[in-house]
Amino acid sequence: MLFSNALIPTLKEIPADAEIVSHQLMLRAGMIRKLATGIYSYLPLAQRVLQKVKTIIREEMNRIGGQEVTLPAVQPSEIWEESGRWELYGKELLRFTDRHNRNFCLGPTHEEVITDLVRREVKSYRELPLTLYQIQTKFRDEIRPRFGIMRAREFVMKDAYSFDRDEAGAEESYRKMYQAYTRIFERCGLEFRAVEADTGSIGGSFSHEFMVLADSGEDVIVYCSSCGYGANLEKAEIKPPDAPSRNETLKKLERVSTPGKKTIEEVTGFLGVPPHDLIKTLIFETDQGPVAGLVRGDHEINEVKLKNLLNCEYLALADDGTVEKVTGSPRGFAGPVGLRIPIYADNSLRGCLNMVTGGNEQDTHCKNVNTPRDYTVIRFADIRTALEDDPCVRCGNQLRMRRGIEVGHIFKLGIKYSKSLHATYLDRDGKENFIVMGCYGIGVGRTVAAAIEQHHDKDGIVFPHTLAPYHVLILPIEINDDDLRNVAFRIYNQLGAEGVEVLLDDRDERPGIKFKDADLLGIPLRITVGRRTLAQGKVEVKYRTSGTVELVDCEKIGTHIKNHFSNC
RNA sequence: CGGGGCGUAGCGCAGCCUGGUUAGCGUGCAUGCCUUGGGCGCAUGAGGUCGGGAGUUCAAAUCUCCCCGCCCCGACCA
Repeated sequence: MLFSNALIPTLKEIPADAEIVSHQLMLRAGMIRKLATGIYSYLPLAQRVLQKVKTIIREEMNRIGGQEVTLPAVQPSEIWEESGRWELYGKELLRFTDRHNRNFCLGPTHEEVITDLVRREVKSYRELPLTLYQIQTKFRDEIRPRFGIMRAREFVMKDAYSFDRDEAGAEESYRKMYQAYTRIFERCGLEFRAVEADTGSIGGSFSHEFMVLADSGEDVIVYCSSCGYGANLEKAEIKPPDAPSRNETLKKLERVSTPGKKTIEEVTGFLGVPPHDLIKTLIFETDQGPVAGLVRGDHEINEVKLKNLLNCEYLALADDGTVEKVTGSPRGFAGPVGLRIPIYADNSLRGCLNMVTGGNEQDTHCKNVNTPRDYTVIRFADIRTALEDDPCVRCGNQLRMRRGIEVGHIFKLGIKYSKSLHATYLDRDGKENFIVMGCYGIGVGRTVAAAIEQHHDKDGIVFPHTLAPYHVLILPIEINDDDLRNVAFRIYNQLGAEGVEVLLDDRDERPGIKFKDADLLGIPLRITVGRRTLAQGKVEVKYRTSGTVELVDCEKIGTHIKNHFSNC
């Protein structure tokens, strides 16, 4: 490709509304342009990079027996009503009607469609297992899209679905997919971790997220400093502390006046006690009625853990009215003593003595609160959010935290959708069984953005060679100099004939501009053709990753490049 | 949905508070000269519904109201 013919509109300045570096660089490198909030055009350079990722994905999906399909982006409401998600999904599902006033949506995901397809076409155990995948544009009407294509409303996703006869088969499919994902992200040159995750609204029994490590990541991942345990923050389990020795005496319960002191900070400051001697009492509304969650003052409650513990469908912090009704006091003074709703307490509170709690009365707290003397806990469990240095649930060593970008997520779904949509097969004995499913997603655009987050420097993008839009950029210093021009084109044609993807910067621009753009675009190899080196019959090869420069004989450049790539 | 901010040339911004020449600067773009190993220099030029509408006023980019779009924070969420 000749640069003069290519649409690569680079920008010198950083667009004002780009927050994170991958967004800035993709705009500056002329890869993407915004059409509306969360909706982007992919220009030729981005298209080529996306294509590289898609090719890697296809190869790895095919390797584990996946078959590619394309499912409709526009989906009728009927199948969503069948699965129950037409009601459940909320505003993120973009709905509209056709000319006949029938309801449709833009597909945010394709469980319904694929399950509908399979239930119609697959009838026998002989046809299972089956894995289907597609690479397709999805639409989720996110409340707050941001960071360019990192969290867009319209985005390209690879989604795969596995169909098995039984749990064991589904677990095998899951395992194969896990390995395929590992290979995919390794091939993309990414530093990542697979962590355990909550299954959320997709449902199912277990799940892993593939997280690219990056400080700009929106998610926090927790991993063990010594064993292989890793999970996302909402899932990360904490080893229960050993039973504490009760050598302290139980003091007498005491009510104290704490006018206007609601927060942990205010109360600790006022009473002169450390936060870990306080109990935070949080009132939640659930579909099982109101419940209280207790954590230590220096801990945060984890709603996902509490929700899973209660096994409820709905759980949210109670509003002021409910808090008042349940505790008899305004928000900020709730405590377990005298509460008439179920109380769940975090493991860290087991055996804690003489604690400070809210008094269930305005401007009042209790001191020297002890269980079971003063209140009853239904159950102690792990319901708080993990902190750095907490003990690992598996081995007890310290947990560490890092930020990550979720680029892939795999779920073992079980029969959630096959049940609601009635996808069954007949086994050997002619008996009807539900097909056991799994679903597996990769954000293709997000993978590219994550790669840039991880691979850039002050001058621009530093593409891993597997994702680079071109392998080589040829940069003649002066395009109007016939000697330079001829050598540049000779190398260009030679490499092109050998299957190397080459971009030749034939623009009549000053060298500085071309060098800056070359760095910005992040193409792994740059061949500079200048008068100075050409006088010795040489051209300069610069490696974008290391910045290393070497002079290579004009005649040997083809072999040189080929050798370089065979080592990659 | 709540809070905050922004909207002036392709991009980055000033002007607005305190209304009053032909709306300005940098960059980019076009043309010419010059220069040619890291966003060079000089000159000339094109490019604007000042987000939209209504109002106040002799007069509105500037003041008021409404609407739209965008960004940030929060809540929400695959």
